[in-house]
Amino acid sequence: MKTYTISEVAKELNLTAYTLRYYDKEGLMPFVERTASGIRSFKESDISALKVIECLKSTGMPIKEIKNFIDWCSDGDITLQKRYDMFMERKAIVEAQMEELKKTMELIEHKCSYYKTALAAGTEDIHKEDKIEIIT
Amino acid sequence: MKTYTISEVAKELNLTAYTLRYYDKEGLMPFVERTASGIRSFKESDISALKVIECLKSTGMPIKEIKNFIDWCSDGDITLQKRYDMFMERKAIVEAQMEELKKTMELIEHKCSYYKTALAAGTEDIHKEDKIEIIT
DNA sequence: TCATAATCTAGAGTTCACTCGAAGTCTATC
DNA sequence: GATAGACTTCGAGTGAACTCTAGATTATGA
Repeated sequence: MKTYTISEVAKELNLTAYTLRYYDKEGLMPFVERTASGIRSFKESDISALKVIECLKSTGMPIKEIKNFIDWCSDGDITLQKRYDMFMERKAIVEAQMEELKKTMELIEHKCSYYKTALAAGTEDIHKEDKIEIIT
Repeated sequence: MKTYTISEVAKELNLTAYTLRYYDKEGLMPFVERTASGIRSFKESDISALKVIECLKSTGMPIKEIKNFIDWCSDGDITLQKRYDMFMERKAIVEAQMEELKKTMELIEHKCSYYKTALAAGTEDIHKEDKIEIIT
């Protein structure tokens, strides 16, 4: 079975080896095995697990909470409900983030057209009369 | 014209007064006026500007870059192009974030259904044979 | 009027997530 | 067997964005 070194994994996941060692130190990678001489040896399944960790991180979950999840995984079937609940909660969070991002996008697009008009007019003053103009 | 105190604005924007003072210290609020005794007095337009700042912040823009934008605003029409370019760039960034979030959502939804199945079976082992099962 | 609450500044402290340096060990190649 | 380069740990350092404290001043309500 093919295994990977820390820098190979780092490259694959667009992280640094420093970051992976930091994750390990924080307890996010208890599953990664070592060679007889102590060097980390990553399996494909470890890389998949790290992708899940990256996914959780991208939802804004702090590392300590991700560690809880990893611990639950080690605890086996007894924690299945907790893990399910956690992902359902994350789902709701991501849905909220999508809503937020949509609002952000609306404001940004508004600003884009605001500045486009201003640029065409050569001055921002074109928007100063927004409230009294009848035809814009 | 109605004005607001720092804590009223903080409440409205879901920030703390500390945070607003920090933004001020970092140069994000040069437009906010003071009373004769030095107390900040926020206008409606200041709150709108702060909402734009919050919007930029939510796209991941660091405070120092937001400050650049605020400085450009003070510099007037000469910086219109810069400001337009900046918002267009932000738009591309938000589009990328939306894509990312969609991928995140997919993985999370996959995990939700994974754990739902596992819960129904009472064990995660139900997924161990994923690759050899013909009918799932 | 006077107590309480809110404001101010300056600067120190906190948290998070890395990021790096030092010093040593392992491994692949010549 | 030597050397270069990647790996190890431990612990310190960094940067961003707050967050709070202290001490002074100002505003508000009974």
